[in-house]
Amino acid sequence: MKEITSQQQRVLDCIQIYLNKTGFPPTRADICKELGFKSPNSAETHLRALEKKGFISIESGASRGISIINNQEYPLDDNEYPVIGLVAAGSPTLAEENVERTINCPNSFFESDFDYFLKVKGLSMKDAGIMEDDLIAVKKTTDVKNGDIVIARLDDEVTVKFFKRKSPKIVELEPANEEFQNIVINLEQDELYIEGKSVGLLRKN
Amino acid sequence: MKEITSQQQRVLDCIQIYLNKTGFPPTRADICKELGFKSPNSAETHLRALEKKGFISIESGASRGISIINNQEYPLDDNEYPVIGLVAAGSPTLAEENVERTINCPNSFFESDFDYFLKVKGLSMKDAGIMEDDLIAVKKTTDVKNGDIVIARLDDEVTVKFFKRKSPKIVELEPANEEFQNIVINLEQDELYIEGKSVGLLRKN
DNA sequence: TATTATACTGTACATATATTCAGTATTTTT
DNA sequence: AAAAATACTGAATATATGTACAGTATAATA
Repeated sequence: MKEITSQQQRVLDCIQIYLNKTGFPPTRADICKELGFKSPNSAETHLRALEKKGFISIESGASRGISIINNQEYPLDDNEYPVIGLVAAGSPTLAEENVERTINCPNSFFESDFDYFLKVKGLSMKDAGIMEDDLIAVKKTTDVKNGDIVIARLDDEVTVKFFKRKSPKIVELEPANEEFQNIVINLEQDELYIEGKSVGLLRKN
Repeated sequence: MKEITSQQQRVLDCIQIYLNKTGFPPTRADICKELGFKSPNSAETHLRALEKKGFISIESGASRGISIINNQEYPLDDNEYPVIGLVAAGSPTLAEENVERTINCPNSFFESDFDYFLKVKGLSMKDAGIMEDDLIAVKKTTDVKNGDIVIARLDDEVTVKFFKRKSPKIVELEPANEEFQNIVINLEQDELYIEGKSVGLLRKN
């Protein structure tokens, strides 16, 4: 993070104050009005400087498309856990575009610590009491035991299943719904990536 | 605060998710894109309805001038919520002897506020994803609708079931497990006391 | 010393956006 | 049975807004 000038700080403060007051970011004209500039380009150049230095991001073309970048060591507050949608193709990473929202939750809420909430799609685990749109508290780990509910990635497909090791080379992913089939994986042929395991569940209704 | 319709809820959620993702509110067109509407006026009318009902405010003429109104009197505070065991005989009161322990949890953790956690015994609601030892977040109220999951007391027996009003005098308590029978209650003969309803669920594993 | 960054004014314009009007249809309320 | 609310499509438009271009001036940097 480069150094900020006093004028740029004023502009940054102005954005934050405007956000707190209205709930949405200011336009160039709003900033000019607040800080006494007479040309929208004054605000524009400051915004570009702030963007270049990493204090804000600007969505090109969008009106009021300014957002202040939370510049902390750890992007997610101790107690703010991201909720990630279970997308059929692609991994549930913590990339911004996958984070639907965050939930404030004590760190020690479940037996084990955890990393994020995964929003469940489908009913393949319904007999284990995991329903559509439930939020699974996921601990990122590859250390899983037989019977654990794991979040696994197979060919870019992410799935939640019981983990069963049949032999050193054979793993079965077992659903909890008789309408679904076991997935048998030969580790020598297929690639299996364990994202993590379930340490809890949250449902809002 | 008036009642919100399901579509209006979708629009409200859409605004919140967009805000979390981008840092600024959506345009009418953004909402249409997210929810599949084909006319910006679809978003407009929903926004006006949400404004009229007090869920959002709209700054006239301003682009993206939407802000979600924090309609909660009480601050976002943590609280120690008691965990109460579901004892076969006797009511789940907040009497000390029934409190197994407490759980620290933000007040606004579930959609609605709630009063205590109820620890579930048995599998009568398993097809609704409620398993043994799950913790149901219970809001104490007698205002329950058809389809709500209610905590009901019948002859000193406490049970968790779906609530179905069949007629002004007949209520059915419906399990979510084919091995269990519906409980039919004639309100003129039997006494039914509704302790509250489920507003969420918590599982630790 | 030349270059770059900072810090502005002022004008102009394409387009992003809110908003109105005209319809259609269904459901809910009065 | 009439009125109001809900839930949309589709087109049109005034204006709100981002952004580029043309300048001026000073301070910091290479």
